[in-house]
Amino acid sequence: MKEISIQVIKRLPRYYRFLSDLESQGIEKISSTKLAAVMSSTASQVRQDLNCFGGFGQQGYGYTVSNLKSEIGKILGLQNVHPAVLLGAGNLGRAIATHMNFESLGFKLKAIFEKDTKIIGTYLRGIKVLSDEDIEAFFAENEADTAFLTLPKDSVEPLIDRLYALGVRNFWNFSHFDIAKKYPDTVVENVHMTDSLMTLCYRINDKEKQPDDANS
Amino acid sequence: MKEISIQVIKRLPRYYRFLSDLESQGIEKISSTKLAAVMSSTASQVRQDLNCFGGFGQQGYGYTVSNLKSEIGKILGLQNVHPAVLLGAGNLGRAIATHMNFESLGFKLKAIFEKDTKIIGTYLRGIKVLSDEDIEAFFAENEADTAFLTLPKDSVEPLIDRLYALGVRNFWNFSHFDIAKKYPDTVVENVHMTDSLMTLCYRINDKEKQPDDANS
DNA sequence: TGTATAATGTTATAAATATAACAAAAGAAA
DNA sequence: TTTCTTTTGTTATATTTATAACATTATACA
Repeated sequence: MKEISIQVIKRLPRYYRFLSDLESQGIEKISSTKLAAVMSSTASQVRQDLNCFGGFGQQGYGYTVSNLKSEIGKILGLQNVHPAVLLGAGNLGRAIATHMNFESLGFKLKAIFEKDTKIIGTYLRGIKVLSDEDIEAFFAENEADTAFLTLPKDSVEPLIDRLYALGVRNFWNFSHFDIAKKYPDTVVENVHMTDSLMTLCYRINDKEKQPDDANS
Repeated sequence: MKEISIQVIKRLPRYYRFLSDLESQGIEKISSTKLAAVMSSTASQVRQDLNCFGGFGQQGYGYTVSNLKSEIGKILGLQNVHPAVLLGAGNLGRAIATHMNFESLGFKLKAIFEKDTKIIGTYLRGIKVLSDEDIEAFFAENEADTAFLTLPKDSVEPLIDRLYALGVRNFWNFSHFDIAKKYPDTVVENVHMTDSLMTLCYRINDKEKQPDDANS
């Protein structure tokens, strides 16, 4: 069994989203060519990506939207219910807690921890925000394999140490602390907004430098 | 002048962050080998990346941290002041508005627009939240080339149309609407949190499937 | 029932990216 | 001053990734 490249994996959520759109539009079948068009990709790449996991289409017909969506969902493991805790109930933490539909993304939010006493005790999505100090008490009676970290870099390392000691190995990390370097046996997905904004800045300048590349 | 690949560009913010850390630790010089270690990269890649833009090091010595940081800052264009508007002052918009240090990232937040009348009129970082309806009035007296979109997908398309009509060409987009497909002459940097979380889900499952790859 | 068409699955090629190798240059020490 | 060490800048190679080509298979229609 050949290793699936990270580039393919990162495209799977986009396939899944587009297929969800198509499904809600009532479209029943789709060809690799049309799927490539919505993905801004090529038919070849679509077929190669999908065939990493199996032959989901039918020659001469194409792919059944609902079936392909469901298969990609299975590949991503969205039917899972990874119990997770959220560290940080500031604006970002609250945005994550209220907006993300964890149940359809393979996770279940079990607890929220926060340092700020003004926020502790409030409710988010029916979950009471607990104090940072209660983490160990929570894990004594509950399980969680995943943590979502929406905290500034400086305060995050001791918390990661504690979570790691409690068995948490999966991290959705919005901080700049390099978890994977300290704990190589973890799975870490980073969301670095400042990096993203710097990249935007570069690309704006780059475009302005080459104002007219229609004829390149 | 050869085209710089997007992979190189996406590494620049990380170099910049690590160099900032080194600088604040009082470290004055760094070799490509050591920089590669903190980047979890290779010395070859570090040198090739940097040499896309010029020879910033000295043979036999290495790179001067402050100089290299400053050069990468210039490459990224962080000294710019792109005037920007924020669309959406929900939890995510507030998180962005309060946490991001736009001034050191090449942007200047000029205005915030929101639909929810309960939020309109409140202040974020000293900026009064205005109504969506006031966008055109604002642009009549102010300029902005960039928009940060922290809104759900369904409400975003008409707003993008209006912003595009007003001359906005750069988008930091947290929604799932595909701006670049509709307006190919824009620069769009997407932050797709649900995609990121799905990727995490896949990688957790993948790791659990292959529990022991220490001997691979 | 047979043939034409459409579109996949798969193999082969091209392009892009990362790694390795090495020569050149600067600084340190003898 | 000369040599040795360090480490860059750059060229060459290997690997990975994306694209293109093609043979196969299912469906639709005559």
